[in-house]
This record gives sequence, structure tokens and C-alpha cells, in this order.
Amino acid sequence: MGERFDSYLPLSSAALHILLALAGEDLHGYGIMQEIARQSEGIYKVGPGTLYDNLQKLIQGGWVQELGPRRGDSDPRRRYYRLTDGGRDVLRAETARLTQVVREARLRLGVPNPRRV
Amino acid sequence: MGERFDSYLPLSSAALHILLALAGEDLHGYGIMQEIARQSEGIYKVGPGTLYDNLQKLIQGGWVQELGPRRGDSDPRRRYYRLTDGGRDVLRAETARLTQVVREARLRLGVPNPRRV
DNA sequence: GACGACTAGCTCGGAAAGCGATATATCTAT
DNA sequence: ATAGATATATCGCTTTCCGAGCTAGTCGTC
Repeated sequence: MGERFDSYLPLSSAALHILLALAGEDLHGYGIMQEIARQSEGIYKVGPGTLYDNLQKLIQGGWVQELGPRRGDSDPRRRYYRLTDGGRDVLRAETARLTQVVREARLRLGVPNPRRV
Repeated sequence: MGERFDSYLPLSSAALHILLALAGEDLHGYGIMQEIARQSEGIYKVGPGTLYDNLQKLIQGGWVQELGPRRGDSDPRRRYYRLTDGGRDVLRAETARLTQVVREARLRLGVPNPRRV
């Protein structure tokens, strides 16, 4: 059960997209911004204010780990961040919640749900 | 294309759930709060502050229409609200966006997507 | 090597949103 | 008659959002 994480939900859009960006691979701050814009095809963007506010909170909550600069990276300014196991659990819980929301919305809007094979 | 509504996205959790509650039937304020709690199985609740703040903005934006009291209702205090066609469009756009988010999350988390038949 | 564009990190403060406490009143059931 | 749930609404504190602005390093090109 993912019930332990329910008290942290719902995630803000910013927090959700940051976790989602980091779910694929470790990224540095600027890279997170780009990845979020890419994933949403430019619809949703986070600026530096939102990013670093959220990043700080995510780190304090133990959902994201700060890795710092990578040795031998092409740009030594880059400070990388990694999703923790706990962060992955929260993202999983939020995804489950959103799945329910989407299902409910489809029901009420008259759009059919995809059926499982 | 649902692109006309993209500029309003993402919806806040509160706005999304209010629209979603009203997508089923006309409801009064208190009923909206209950319906939101019911739909999320108590995980997510909106208090009166969040509700009326959002309701006001949704009405101003033309997404929700205020109907006022119903003649012959069991409780004349109740003031009903209705989702407009525009509100339905926004809800549809947000649902589409969230569907993409969920798909992306499933991909990255290693949870399989439901396949279309 | 100078220039511009992009990359990269970060802070600041105003604006917006969240949200519970509180107030008021009504309804319903015991 | 009393209690507890229903119902609307406001107030103000806190949190969050979010872009403008700052500094500086990198990369390509002229």
C-alpha cells in the first residue's frame, strides 16, 4: 500500500514535474528546467524561483538528494540532483492518485477509458 | 485542437477538483466539498477558504455559473453552481495534459501502461 | 581574442494561492 | 431543547509561485 505517502499529496505542479524530470536520470538545475519544458512540449515551465524553492523543500523532505558537481563534467558549474527511493515512492503514489482523477474525469466527461487487454 | 486552453494549465489541485465535482451534476458549495472528499476517499479536502476563493475565480473566468438557490429545495440556504461549456473544455484539456503526465511517469517508474484494445 | 548567445546558478520581493479559525445561521434527529 | 451536522462566507496568516535581475562560465564564430 502506498497509503503512507498520501499525507504528502497532492503534489504541486512544480514538485510533481521536478520529481518526474529526475525520475529518468540525474540532472542539474538548468537541465531540470529544460526537461520539464520538453516533457510538456513547452506548455509548462518552471522558472528559477519555483525550481530552487521546490528543490530545497524536496531535499529537506528526503525525496531528492544533492550530488553536487560531477568530476570530469564538461561544465563544472553544474550541480546534479538525484531522486531518492522515497521520492520515487511519492511520485508513484501521486501517479496512482492522478490516474484515479483522470479516470473520474473521463467518466464524467463522457470520454472512454482505455481498456486493459 | 485543445490548444486554446493550454494557457490556463496546469490547473491548481483545488480548481481541478472543483470542476471535476461539478462535472457530474450541479452542486452547492458544501456539496462540492463533500464530493471532493468522496472522490478522493478523504485524501484531499478543500476548506471554505480555498473553495470560495477558487469558486469566485472560476465564475469570473466563465468556467462556472452561479445558479443561486433552487426553488423547492429542502434547504433554501443552498446556492448551486454549474459547470459551463467552457469549464468543461478546460477540464477536458487538463485531463488530456494529466494523461500525458501519468504516461510519462509510468514510463519512467517502470509501471506498464494500459494498452488500448 | 572579442563578441554574442546560450548555459548555469542563485536571490529577491511582490503577487497569488492555500487554508484553517471563526462567525453566523439553519436544519434534523433525538 | 439540545446537539450535531449542514451551509455560507470572511478574515488574515502562511506558503507558494514566479519572473526580474545578477553573476559568471562555455561555446561557436568572426
